[in-house]
Amino acid sequence: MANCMVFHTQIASIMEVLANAAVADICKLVDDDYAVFRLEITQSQKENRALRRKLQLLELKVSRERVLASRPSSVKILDRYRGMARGQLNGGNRSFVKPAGHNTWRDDQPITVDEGSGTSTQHVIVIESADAEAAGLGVKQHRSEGEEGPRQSGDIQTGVVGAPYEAMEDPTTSAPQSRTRRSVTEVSGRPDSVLKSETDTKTLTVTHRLLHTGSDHRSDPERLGLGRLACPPAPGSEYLPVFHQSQRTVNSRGDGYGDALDTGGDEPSCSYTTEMDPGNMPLGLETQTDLSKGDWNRYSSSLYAEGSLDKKGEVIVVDEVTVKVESDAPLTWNADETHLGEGHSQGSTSDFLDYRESIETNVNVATHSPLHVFRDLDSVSTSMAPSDSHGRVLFDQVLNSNDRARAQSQGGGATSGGSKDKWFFCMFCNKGFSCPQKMEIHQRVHTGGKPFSCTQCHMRFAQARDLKRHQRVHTGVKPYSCPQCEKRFSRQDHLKMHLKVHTGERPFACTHCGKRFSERRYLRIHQQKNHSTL
DNA sequence: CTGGGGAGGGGGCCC
DNA sequence: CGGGCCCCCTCCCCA
Repeated sequence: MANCMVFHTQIASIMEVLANAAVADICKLVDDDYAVFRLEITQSQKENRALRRKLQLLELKVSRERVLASRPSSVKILDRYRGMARGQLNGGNRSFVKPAGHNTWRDDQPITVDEGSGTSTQHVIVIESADAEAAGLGVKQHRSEGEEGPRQSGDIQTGVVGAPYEAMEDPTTSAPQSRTRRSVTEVSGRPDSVLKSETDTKTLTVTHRLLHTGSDHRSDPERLGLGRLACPPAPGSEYLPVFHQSQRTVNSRGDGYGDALDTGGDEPSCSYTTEMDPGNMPLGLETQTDLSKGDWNRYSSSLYAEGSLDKKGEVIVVDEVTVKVESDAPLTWNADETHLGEGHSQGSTSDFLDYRESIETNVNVATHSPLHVFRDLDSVSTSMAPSDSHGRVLFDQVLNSNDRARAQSQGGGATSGGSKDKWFFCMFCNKGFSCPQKMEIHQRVHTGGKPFSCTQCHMRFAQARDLKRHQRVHTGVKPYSCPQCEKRFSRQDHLKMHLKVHTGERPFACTHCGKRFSERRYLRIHQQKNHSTL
């Protein structure tokens, strides 16, 4: 009996030792993996910080250069512009309001976007509920321009088909967010939030909008890890902080295998307990939202104020801007082309475009806004969505192109030539333009902004002319006819190409085999296929 | 059937 | 706003 007891005791002790060993092994494995993970995170953070610093330095340099070039009228213009922007918001026909709760915004920041960027959903609700009421006049006024009848709920119920956002919406959006987000939809009444016919889908739409504005990722936690695929983050915001913050919810024991809960998000150490507290997850995400907001503000500040006069110089343009903006009705095309939004929710689309145009007209202000940038990206991604990492690409463009463009600029190649002393520079590539509208249009190349939408399909275009040209696809208008044959073409350049069929002109010769082609594209294809090694 | 070339058509973008 | 160019995709023809 005694032997039996001793045997059992020994077995128990052995079991304990084995268990401890197993636990230790597991801990070691987890720790190793975690160390790798942390290392990667740290590296990414360092890279991000470095990129941010680089961006700020570049912007600082650029702004200084510009301020030196255009300092005399700068402050005045800024003030004038600011006043104008306020007028648009408060008394004008804009339905876009500055978030009241966005207390990080400053008066000297001309951005007046309520896209919810950098705010949590709750913030958006409060903001839009309050400010939309205050700006209700503007909403009604604008609606009366092109539409009749109540728009918000009406448009929601009409369920406009084919809105570019529909295809992108995530049907898995959680229900608990519905109520609040619905309120956002109904209050804000923007087109990108009023595209669906059902209540639940309304929330999805708003969720989509929020996702694309980089403000709220909670509805789709999967995006947190792969957010770049569908939701370009704010410039300067990362998903890494999400991970860190989420780690707070993990029962950690620290490097010393202690039992203390790791509350310092920067030091998520050995996590023996791999289970994540779902209830805490939103905390991490919420925090991420805040971080995102912080990054947004940081980025924004780097472009605008940050308490630096030189930074303000970045916003400052020249008198031409103000004159242009004030004299040219920025909504002309929109007012005239309200029908462009017929395929969508008209009133809201109109508002949306209206707003877009209004701020885009205010060059060097809204066009410099990361909010603006990513809202434009939003619209693009919903319609054609060509780039899953567009945000990153864009951000990289910001970082890289400035060097390149500055080199051009310093070499005299940054502008299109000419001797004008007032130029408007693209914030992405530093290319100079003689008038703000041109720069504005050009910047859509970088931002992906496509404010012109087709009523027949859902193509969107950066330029009104492109839309006009595209609409011939639907109308079948072919005004250009070949004098040699009966072929007709919708475009002159196509006719020109076609004429080579008759003339036999083959100006493009392969340098390798001498074969000649009528168009460069054939030569290129030929060379790729037959001389690809060259 | 396959691959190369020709042609049409559309979007992007600059001038 | 139009002209123009580039690029791409697609279809067709033919060797």
